[in-house]
Amino acid sequence: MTDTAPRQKRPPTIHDVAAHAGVSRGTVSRVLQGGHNVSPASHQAVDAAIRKLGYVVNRAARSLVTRRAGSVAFLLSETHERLFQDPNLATLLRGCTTALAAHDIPLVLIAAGTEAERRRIAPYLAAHQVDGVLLFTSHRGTPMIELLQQAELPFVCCGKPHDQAGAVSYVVADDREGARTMMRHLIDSGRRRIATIAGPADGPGGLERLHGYREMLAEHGIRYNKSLVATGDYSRASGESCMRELLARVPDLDAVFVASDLMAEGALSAIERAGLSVPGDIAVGSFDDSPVATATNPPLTTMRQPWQRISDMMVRQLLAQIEGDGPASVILPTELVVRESA
Amino acid sequence: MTDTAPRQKRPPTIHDVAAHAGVSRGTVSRVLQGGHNVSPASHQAVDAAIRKLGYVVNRAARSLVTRRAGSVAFLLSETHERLFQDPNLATLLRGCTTALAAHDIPLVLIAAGTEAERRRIAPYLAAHQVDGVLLFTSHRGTPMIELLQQAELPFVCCGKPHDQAGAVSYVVADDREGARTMMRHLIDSGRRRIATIAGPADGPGGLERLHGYREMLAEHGIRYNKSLVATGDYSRASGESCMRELLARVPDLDAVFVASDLMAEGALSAIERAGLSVPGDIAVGSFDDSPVATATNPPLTTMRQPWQRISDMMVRQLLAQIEGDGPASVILPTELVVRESA
DNA sequence: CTGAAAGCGCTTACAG
DNA sequence: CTGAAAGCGCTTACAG
Repeated sequence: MTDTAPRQKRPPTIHDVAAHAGVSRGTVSRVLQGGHNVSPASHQAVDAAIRKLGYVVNRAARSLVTRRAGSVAFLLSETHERLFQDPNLATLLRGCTTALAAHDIPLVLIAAGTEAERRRIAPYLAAHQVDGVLLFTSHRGTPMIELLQQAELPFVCCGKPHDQAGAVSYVVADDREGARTMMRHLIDSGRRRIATIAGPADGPGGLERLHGYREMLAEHGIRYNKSLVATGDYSRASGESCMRELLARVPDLDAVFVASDLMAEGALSAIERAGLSVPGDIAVGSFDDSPVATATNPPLTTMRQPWQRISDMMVRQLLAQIEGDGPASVILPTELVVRESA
Repeated sequence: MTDTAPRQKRPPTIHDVAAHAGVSRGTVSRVLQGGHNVSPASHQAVDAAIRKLGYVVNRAARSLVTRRAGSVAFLLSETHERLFQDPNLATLLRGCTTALAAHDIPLVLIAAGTEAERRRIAPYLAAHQVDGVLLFTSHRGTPMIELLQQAELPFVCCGKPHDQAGAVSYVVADDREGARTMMRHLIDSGRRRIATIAGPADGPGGLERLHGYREMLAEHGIRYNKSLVATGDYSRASGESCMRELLARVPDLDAVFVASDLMAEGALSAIERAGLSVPGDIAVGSFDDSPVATATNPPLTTMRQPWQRISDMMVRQLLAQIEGDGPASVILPTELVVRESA
């Protein structure tokens, strides 16, 4: 067992490539930067040398001179429970990793769920150890935002942050329009006593989806009834208890618009337990089109969130800001996916 | 809008700290490395200067000379579906991030779910852009392992990899002993026609938990009955269908050992749908003690996986290997958590 | 289009 | 215990 074993065969450097290609190191570097101001012949020679030697740029060396970390952070400003429950977060994480990989930019995961963690990462961020930050917003997101602004670090939120001073970049699905679309679908199929299980008001999409619900009711001359509204926390369990509550309050409701698939799964259970059928007695429309949507019985009619596009846009916006662009907000449409529950 | 805005106020360097403290840069560096061979007076002066200036080490510069990336990768060698479904993966990811943060080591997330992705990251890994890798193993893990071995990059697996040539570091929960404990609990409470819903044979813990099930049956003189065994894929839906199948085959079974909480949640639905009660008619014991375990009705009696310890040990093993240690395997005990389902 | 050279911010023998 | 100095592997004006 050789301890502290030194790596013998040092990886090739730009110097080796230059020697192999018969050019200067400057020229190799220029090829690495995109090949501007390089003759085709030199370009080819360098490319060949790179391939031959299996050269990979040393990021630390590059980073030192460019003053760019060359990486981007994904801030987990969520508690563990939330992290576990939210299938969308996993999807987003995956999507961002992939989108960044296309630009050859590593994604650094940073935990910022507790106050202690936030204190710890503040200097890291302030020192620009990453070039930018992807932020999964929530009610807990706000303290992070201030920190990032002070650090003058580019960032983009997933979801619109609340009570935010100044212009902040974010990417969201069109929650209100999505809610309206689902409500239209429910109303068009003849439902009139439509309940809703909303998400927390300070959470992503919570208020907007509720607004969409109320707007559509109003536009169809259906009176808004407070008893038909319950608020969950996006968990399956909360969906189930909310549904039970709604059923107790308004036994003859004929539809429910649920703000997430996970809660809808819970609602389905409560409805079944009450001896009612879906969609026969009650139509269930939900939001997300996460993998659970097809695992339930019956499969869920739901609004598809464009997660792929959301990740892509978040990454694109962030990279643009790193290049000097100002903040921007992007709103992406959702899509009605009709299955069997409504 | 200043584009490509240069950061004006450059962050302080070791040079500034040295000037402030009235010592040489070498001495500052020594303090940064732990303060060996530094007089208490110098040490204090440097500490004060660091605090005063808000100095944070430039990792790129350090990395360039130490020839260490200073970061560690978490390889997501999973498909998206799997990633979404597995609450344990999120827990593990969180745990590893936190454990590494204590050592001031950033965790880089790398997607290696597809063949294309694996091809892409191979040079990155071979060039040692990270110092080591945390690997969430599965049947798909094997190609990654070979790649890592060729790159001579330290790595540790979560779960014991299958068909692996050579010594490989891994950390696992004691799946077999955990299964035995749960089975003992079921048998001690008088159950005799005990079914099981196993995980995939090539997945983490799949076979081991099934072995534990069979062993315990044998040790209590209960005959093994193939009809009492079903194999799911760790998803809620598969748990439900497996349970339905088992009930159809052996209507009078009086207990079921399910290899994950998520599948147990599905099993619970199937049992309820069959008009049977838990634990009255059928006792349900599961595995994980993930957040779902307390969200079901009734709450699950389950084997707690020591995720916190698993993450900690994975990180510890990896850091030791980076320092030159040889590979090692760690097996951690699970713990029976009795709730209401058994 | 190209090369020579300076410099990014650290660490680490080497002398003392 | 400490300082001066070399060097890690790149990029980027600067001349030509």
